[in-house]
Amino acid sequence: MTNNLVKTRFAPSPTGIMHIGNLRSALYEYLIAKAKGGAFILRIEDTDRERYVEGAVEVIYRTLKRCGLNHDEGPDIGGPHGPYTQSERLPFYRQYAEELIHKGHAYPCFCPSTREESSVEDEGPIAFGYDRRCRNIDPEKAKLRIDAGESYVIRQKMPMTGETSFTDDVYGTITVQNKELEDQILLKSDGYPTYNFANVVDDHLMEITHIVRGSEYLSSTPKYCLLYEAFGWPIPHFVHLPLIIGEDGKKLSKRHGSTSFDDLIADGYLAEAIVNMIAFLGWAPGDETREIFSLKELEALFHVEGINKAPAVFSYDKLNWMNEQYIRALPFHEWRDKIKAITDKAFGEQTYDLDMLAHVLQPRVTKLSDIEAMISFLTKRLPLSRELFFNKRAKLDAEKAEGILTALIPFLSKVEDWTDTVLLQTLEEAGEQLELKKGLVMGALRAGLAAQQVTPGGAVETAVILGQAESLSRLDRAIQYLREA
RNA sequence: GGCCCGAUGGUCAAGGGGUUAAGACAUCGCCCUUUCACGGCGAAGACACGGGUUCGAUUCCCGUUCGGGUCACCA
Repeated sequence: MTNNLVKTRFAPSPTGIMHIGNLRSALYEYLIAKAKGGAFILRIEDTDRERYVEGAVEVIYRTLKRCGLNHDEGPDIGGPHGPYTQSERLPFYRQYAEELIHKGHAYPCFCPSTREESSVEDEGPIAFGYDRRCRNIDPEKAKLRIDAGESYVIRQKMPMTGETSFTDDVYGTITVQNKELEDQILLKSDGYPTYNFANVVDDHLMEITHIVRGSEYLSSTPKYCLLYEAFGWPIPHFVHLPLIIGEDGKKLSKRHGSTSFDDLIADGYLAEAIVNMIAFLGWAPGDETREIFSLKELEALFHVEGINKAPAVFSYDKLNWMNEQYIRALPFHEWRDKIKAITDKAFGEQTYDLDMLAHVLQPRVTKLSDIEAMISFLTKRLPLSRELFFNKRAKLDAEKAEGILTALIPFLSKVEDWTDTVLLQTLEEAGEQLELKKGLVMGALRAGLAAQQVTPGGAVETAVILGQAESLSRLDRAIQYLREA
């Protein structure tokens, strides 16, 4: 902390999943740094060897990149404080843990990890957690046991009296009684540090000025402060973020639906929409009422004061709306490319008018994943279903619609040139000759189109897509089905 | 259960001692449209409760209730 540059870090553990909550932490960390022209660094916290997941680090890189959260230092690009992967920093942690022992703020502990139960007998000074049995162990004896190869951990020696308080940039000043704090483990018996310890050491060494993380860490922060004090290090800013919860008020989990970035992408959401969405979960710009912002705009807008304290419910409804906003605002060629990727797969050799399809789809799609179902009627030919011959607006019932369609077919089959003008003219003539109102003719047609797609959910709207919008000339495909139906 | 944190419509939220308490999503209605959408306009809907402080509390303080977090050799 040799200067006043803001420096934040995203410190995920490589689990293979980028949870929405993690992503939001990364976003806010990025934003807090960039809003002040600071640096954002990436550090991989892989100190749990049992949880190692192959390829998990790639998920992190890929997600950050896709969201535009580019880091200034990290395992992949290096930096002045590397290495940036904790499993490669083991000597640091041991060195600092031993320094703490020498300073009297930590001690080796030989108690087996399975012995927690015995502390329930409440003989010790505290009635919870570890009973501090090894707290005053003789250093000489300890050294002997360590040299003999006995398994041990290093624990932090918490003060027995007094209180510790710190000021969080979001939650304000928080105070806890020191007797509430457990003598937590700093270095595990396998030589790896615990999260709590590695975090403090690395954040200091990497000169992090603002520790931004979820509020689930709020209650362990006093232990961090004690660690900083024991080392004689300056205490950084703490910025705890409100949790993201599900619609039932419970922690967001699988049963709420998609909760990871990859899930959301697979669901058809745009990365930009996801970023915009989570930016507004627990934060608001203040007097500004607009809600659609690019990452660049957010960088200029973001401020810690706007962060809320209460947990925020993740709303898929709102995400849907945001996604629609982003889809509609997409430059046409970009949108068409997305459609092409999907139709190529769905249609294979079949010909279709890509521009038309993209054009008609753009104002109608909520999620990319909806598209396949929306256009599937183009390749599937399903039998007409009488239930679908119903149109409230045109006062049609199944009986009537079927009659009109049947009457219409001779007219349509004469059409050679499928252009807007010709088609509309044909329908108009047919309407006149059959003495039907225009609305009824179109209504029946629509019902007919709808009948091509009998899959549940959105059948009608999908069928109508090709039949409507500006390019009526492309009705041909659908109407050919009708002619034969 | 102990400790910590929180509470403005169903959801995200602005605001803050005196306001008709913004806006967005969702919902409903109307308009536009040959239909579905898009779009436009509008409606309904909130300061958890009880005590203080104050001329005046949704806003400040205390309590209650409710909600969340945390109590690992996980992060």
